Amino acid sequence: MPYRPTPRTEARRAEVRQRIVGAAIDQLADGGYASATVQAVAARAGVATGTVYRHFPSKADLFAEVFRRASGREVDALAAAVAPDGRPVTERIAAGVEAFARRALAAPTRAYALLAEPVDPAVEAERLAFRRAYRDLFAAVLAEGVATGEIAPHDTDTVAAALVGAIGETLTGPLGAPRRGQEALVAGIVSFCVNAIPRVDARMPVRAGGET
Amino acid sequence: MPYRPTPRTEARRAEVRQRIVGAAIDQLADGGYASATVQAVAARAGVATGTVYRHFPSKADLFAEVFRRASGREVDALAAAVAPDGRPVTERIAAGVEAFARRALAAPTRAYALLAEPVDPAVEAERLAFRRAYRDLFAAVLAEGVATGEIAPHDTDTVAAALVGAIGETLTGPLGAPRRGQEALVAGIVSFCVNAIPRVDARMPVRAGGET
DNA sequence: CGAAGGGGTGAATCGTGGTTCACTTCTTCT
DNA sequence: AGAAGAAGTGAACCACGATTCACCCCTTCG
Repeated sequence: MPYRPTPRTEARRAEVRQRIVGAAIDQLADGGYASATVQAVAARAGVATGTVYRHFPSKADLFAEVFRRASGREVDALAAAVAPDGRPVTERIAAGVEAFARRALAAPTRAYALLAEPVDPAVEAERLAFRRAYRDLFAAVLAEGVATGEIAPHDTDTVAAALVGAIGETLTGPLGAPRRGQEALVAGIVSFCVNAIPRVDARMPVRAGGET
Repeated sequence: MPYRPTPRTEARRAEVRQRIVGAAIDQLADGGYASATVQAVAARAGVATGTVYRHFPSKADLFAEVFRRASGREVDALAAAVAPDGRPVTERIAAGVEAFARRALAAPTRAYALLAEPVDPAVEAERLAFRRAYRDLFAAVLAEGVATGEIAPHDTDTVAAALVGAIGETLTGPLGAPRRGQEALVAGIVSFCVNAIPRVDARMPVRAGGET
């Protein structure tokens, strides 16, 4: 039994894997998914194309992990922004929305890739998961607010999804091109979202359905 | 000068062109953009693949027109739903949102293709135009409401975009798969949107920016 | 009728980029 | 040292689907 991977070798291997994922993330941030060929990623990581396939069964698998990683960061950031710490839920959601928007505007290409750029169908699933995670975070805060009576009862999942969509849409327009009036845009998005949260006094014209 | 196209021949030609576009739209509705190869469209239209290229310089051009056409119908439907006819603007917007949602749920695959499916970058521009058209319709109604004092002043473009995003997001989740509680979903979306419209009495925490 | 084109055809071509694999290089362990 | 096997290499391969083009048929009009 002449050769068996040692911790040292395994670490080296893991390091290469990381480098590939990192290169892919950078490539995404730089030129979007369209530019992220296996060749480009490999070159960027300083390895041969074949090496990529030593670490990932396919391009789709690589990018599934890339999306998972990149969006994980975003989700964490949002989670931190809305974390319960005594603030009223409305304020926490406002902070979350603002964090979401600012991060996206700070890295437009990546945000576009994460939110809206055409990708491989297999990768699309990861994007879905990402949006769902966002929605769930908002939904949890909303549910909390309903429970404490801070806001009116409503279908928290739908509202949370709508918030995510609203933010995404208002962002993906500006993302590709201008960068004008960012502050105003952020303020607009935040006030829209805050305003959209059902107030306890609001008389919503509900006609069917309701709680989740 | 032995041969020159006559109206009769031109009509025949135009008819073939229509058939191709129609076939492409149907293909989109059936299997989404992913299934819409030039071969498939040609076969469906009952012409040879080469014929497609007699009428369109490229696949992208064909589908640009297809998207324009298909989304044109949607936009028209929305325009009709929000048309000024004495109803309060809030009600008109509610009708528009409902029409949007119902149409999408009635033809899920087409709606997904129009709203969110990964497509050729060249076609993506058409989708953008589509969303913008939607946004503009909502924005116009909102502006009208602001003018008449029915609703509070706000950044109508951002709010309109947010509405479109909210509807799209809440819809594209359910689109691919289930069809459960459609009525509840529609009701949820509508009430979210109605609720999100700035009321005259609302004290929005605006911090910057404002009117368009 | 027959020449002059235009429209239609569909098999072959081509470009792109993901994936493979025979080979080289590096580690480990006796 | 040298055998056994893992990791890395990158040029070649391949699948897929858009696009082309040499050829056929049909319409128009002298």
